[in-house]
Amino acid sequence: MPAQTYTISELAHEFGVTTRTIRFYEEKGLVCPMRQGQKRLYTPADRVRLKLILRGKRIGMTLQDSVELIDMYEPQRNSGRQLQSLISSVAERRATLLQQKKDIDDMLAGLDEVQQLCAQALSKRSNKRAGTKKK
Amino acid sequence: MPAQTYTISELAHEFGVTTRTIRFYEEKGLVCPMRQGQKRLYTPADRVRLKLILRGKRIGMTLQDSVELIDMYEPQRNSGRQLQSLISSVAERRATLLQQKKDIDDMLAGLDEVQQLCAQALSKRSNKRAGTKKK
DNA sequence: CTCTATCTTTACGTTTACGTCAACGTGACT
DNA sequence: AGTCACGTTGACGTAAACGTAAAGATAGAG
Repeated sequence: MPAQTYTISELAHEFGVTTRTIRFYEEKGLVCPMRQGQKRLYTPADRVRLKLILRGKRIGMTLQDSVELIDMYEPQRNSGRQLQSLISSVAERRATLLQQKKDIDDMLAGLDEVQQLCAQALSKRSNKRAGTKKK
Repeated sequence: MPAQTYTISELAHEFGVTTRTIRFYEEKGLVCPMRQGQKRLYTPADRVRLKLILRGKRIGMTLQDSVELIDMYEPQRNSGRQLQSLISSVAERRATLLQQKKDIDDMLAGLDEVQQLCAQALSKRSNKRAGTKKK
């Protein structure tokens, strides 16, 4: 038995999701916690899986996508897998991640511009209030 | 009338979505193309809006989120808006974008590791085939 | 004028990712 | 024994983002 375990509500609270969400992930086979009686007990490994799934969600991956990505890290499960297909999967994922990263950078640049405009509008306003003359 | 216009299927093809998707966006008020008779005609501005919406989708934003983000760039529409609320919206968006960027970087790092392992596995294999002795 | 391609509206269906009860079990207090 | 707090299993509901099929308008080619 693992030294540390978590209850479902502990994890739910830590990750800011509902217990329903975590049970739903179990229905979908994304995690399979131990049982103590009928209660679920999560190991640190389960916790990490959850964390990775939620990380995937944050950038818009489906739960299925997250699982596939996580499974790439598991050496033992990879034994049954074609090395070549794994390699190409990695390449694909990397490509979409890079695209996403570019999208994000573009958006951040856009936000910078908006912020500039806001700052200008604010300074003009305060100039008005203070009766300062603009250049 | 704008110099250049696009039909719905032109845009659908360019962006790799169906015409249904574009009409759905119109139902939701995300775009409102002109009409020539009853057929839709899209201006370059409409095209940009679509492009930005799809960019948002790629990083997991909802359509509503995309619209709100796009509206930040529109100076005229901002006239009716509270400057302070716009500023805080910008700050929020930036925060989640940075989080997403970090998530992506973490995943990319993970993929790098996987790729390393793959490369090792491959080289060992080719050593076997060639009868090369390993160090 | 017919045919074909491309558009239109209307409407119901589908997938994903949960929310929201309801009804019940279980251990710990008091 | 009663009553919380927390857990459990169904089962139905829902919002978002389209898919898909039906039925008709319209314009150009032959």
